Amino acid sequence: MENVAPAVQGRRRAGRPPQPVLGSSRITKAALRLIARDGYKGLTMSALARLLNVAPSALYNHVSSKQDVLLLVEDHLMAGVDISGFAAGTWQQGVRCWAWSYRNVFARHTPLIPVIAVLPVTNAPQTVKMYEAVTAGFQAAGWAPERIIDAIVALESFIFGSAFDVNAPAEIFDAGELAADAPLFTQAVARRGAGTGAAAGAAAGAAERPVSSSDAAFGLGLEALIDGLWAHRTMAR
Amino acid sequence: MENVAPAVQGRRRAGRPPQPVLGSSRITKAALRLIARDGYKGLTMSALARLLNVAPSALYNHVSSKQDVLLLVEDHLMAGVDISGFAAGTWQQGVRCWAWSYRNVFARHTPLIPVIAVLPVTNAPQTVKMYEAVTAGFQAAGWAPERIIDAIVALESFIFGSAFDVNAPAEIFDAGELAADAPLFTQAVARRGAGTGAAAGAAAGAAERPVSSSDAAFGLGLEALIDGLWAHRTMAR
DNA sequence: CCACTATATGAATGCCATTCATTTTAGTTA
DNA sequence: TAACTAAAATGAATGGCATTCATATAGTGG
Repeated sequence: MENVAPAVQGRRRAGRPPQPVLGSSRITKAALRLIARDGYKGLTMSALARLLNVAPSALYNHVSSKQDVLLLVEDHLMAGVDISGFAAGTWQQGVRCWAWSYRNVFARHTPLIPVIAVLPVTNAPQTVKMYEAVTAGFQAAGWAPERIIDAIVALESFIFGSAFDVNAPAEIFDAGELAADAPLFTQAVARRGAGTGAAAGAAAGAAERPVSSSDAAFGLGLEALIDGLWAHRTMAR
Repeated sequence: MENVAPAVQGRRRAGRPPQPVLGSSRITKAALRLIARDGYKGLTMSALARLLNVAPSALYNHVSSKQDVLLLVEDHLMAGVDISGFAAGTWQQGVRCWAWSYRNVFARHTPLIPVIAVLPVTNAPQTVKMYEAVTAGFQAAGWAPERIIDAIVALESFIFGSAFDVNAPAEIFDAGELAADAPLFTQAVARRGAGTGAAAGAAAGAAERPVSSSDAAFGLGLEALIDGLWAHRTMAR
């Protein structure tokens, strides 16, 4: 028979290959490369298969749906969230460090947020690891155990919402023809960030001048949340 | 010729109809009915056309894309956000009332959030009207004009993130087999909300016992944000 | 009255996730 | 070692999706 040896870069024969071609790790990395190159609209099962030099249907031996792929990506990204501040400094510094890095990571991956926010953390080891470190930081700071999760959820909600805001265009608050009906709002938009000085923390928790509107809003809200939550850390509900 | 009069409920002939069949308002209402019945996965251009007794392509004479339909829906919903608290009470009461209703409205419409958070408010009159009322409330309370928008964006980010949380299943923090690796986190999840009493505001701003975990987290975060932001209302950045 | 524009139909297009029958190979067990 | 089972690939469907285009008809402004 012909076709005894496969062509160098040619099509694979059908059937289980001698060496494994796919696997969760390879799928995750390919998905990340695809997202980096083409964004989330470019992340299709066909494109993923093409990049892995595989038929689309082969992916379904390793993931049960595209949602599964998103889960893999999400958990991989969680490892990039900085939890080191909880061990190193005060609770406030730990939260600042964690929240800025968390937002910055997912600002480039907002399509994952509707998935993360609603899917159980089961089988997401990096995610669980992150929550464990954050919980430890809260406990060490003397938080009442029954309020820790609520506080984390509140911070996370703010972080997720803020990640969307990073991708908003500069003119998002341009009322256009409706400006005449909203004079106060239009004026406030025009004067946004006119002041100087620095109260908002930057990426590593240092006090720097925010470089963008979304940074300013995030810094303001985060400092407000840190102060406000701290005041409630032991009060009864 | 036959077919002089159209059948009672039969197919319309091709060509412009004597009376207008579609229009932004009718499309918006049909979309809302569809969402209420089948959720956002049921909101397809085909289903919309079917409900309106029209061919799918006819919709494109009134909207330029499905995103346009989502915009129409979004702006319609904004009218349901309660801004009356800003005129009636203190700034704190106004924000509470607004934030709870805003979250409650969009908790049932989370697929809109990625759209809202990123699309300009131009041609969204209800949305602009809402922002105008909120801005007025901030100004009346003595906020520095250059910080108002940042504060609103911070609150809105928290609201959007919290809207997702409403739809999270109860077992979202169940670590499953990973529980052994995250003892502190697992314990905190188990003890979540074990306390009693009430500090969190409920829907209308009254101090009631939160009925769900997401209500508790939202109440805690909102009160923290209100306190923390108020402290920063005039400080220089 | 005539050209133009608005608005409908219906048929196509191309992309997408997913499924299924089939094939080949890797382990596991007798 | 032979036989059986499970894993993992191919390639050809399937059905749904948003969107486009050619065509037909009706109101409107010159």
